[in-house]
Amino acid sequence: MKIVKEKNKIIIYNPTDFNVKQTLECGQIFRFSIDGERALVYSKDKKAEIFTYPSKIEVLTDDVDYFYNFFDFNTDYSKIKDQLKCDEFLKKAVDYGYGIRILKNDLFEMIVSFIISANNNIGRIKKSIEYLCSHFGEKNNGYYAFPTLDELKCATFIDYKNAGLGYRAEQLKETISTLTNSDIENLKSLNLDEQFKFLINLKGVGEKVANCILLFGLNRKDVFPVDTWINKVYNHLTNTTTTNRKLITRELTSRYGNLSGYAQQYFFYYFRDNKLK
DNA sequence: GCCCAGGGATGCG
DNA sequence: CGCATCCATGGG
Repeated sequence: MKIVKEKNKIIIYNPTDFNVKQTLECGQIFRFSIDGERALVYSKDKKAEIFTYPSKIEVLTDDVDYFYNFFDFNTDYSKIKDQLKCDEFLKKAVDYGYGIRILKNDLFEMIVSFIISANNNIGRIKKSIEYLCSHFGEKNNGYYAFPTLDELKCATFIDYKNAGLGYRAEQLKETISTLTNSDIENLKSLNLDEQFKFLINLKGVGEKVANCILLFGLNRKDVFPVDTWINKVYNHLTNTTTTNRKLITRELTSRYGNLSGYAQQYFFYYFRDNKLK
């Protein structure tokens, strides 16, 4: 795999460690669309258009530096996959999702998105987020940016209900009202323990959502978010029927260490895509 | 009608 | 701490 950066384009030749569909559909991002070989991806106030060809992928965007970092093109995923494939549980999952990359998405966007994600399904999460963007985000060049914190502070409880948030409306309203821009900026320089404690004190953020925010918004790969699918994965692999997510989180984080975040994504995509139990 | 979805808050022991 | 129960809502 070779990556070339041009003025308004990133070209990935022989993309052995990047697949657009896998990367977008593994549950880490909610603002995207795929239409055949063409995909649109949105992050914060930015947009990229991606074309997949037989032996190359092209990422077209006005902000090449942002999306080069966004897709984590500085990281060599072949080394990570080699390490993970030594684990007997993971081999199939890594081969199946060979082109997954963990996105470096916007922290505030991840906080809001994963509060909405709790006990929800991806289709409805996408609709709710689109509603917030189209009603509170800035419009540029025919698409809506993700709303800023200050823009969302204008949203009312009724607005969140209209966005389809259900009982998460009150939680998100409370979190938005207490958050400040400096909170969000300061979070980035804290250690893992401090980051976790701050996040879990936000309304609507429990252990799983906090770990998703850490993984996708703060680039922490040493956390293992356990949702309903990872719960199934754990019971499948260990031949158990537990629902104790704290225990599952402890055991999987301890097993995969600094590679926990990667392992989690390969497991999630493989099991969910194949509807395994 | 039931079950599920990238769970969290609350209360109880 | 661990555990049970309740919580909106749309789709299968």
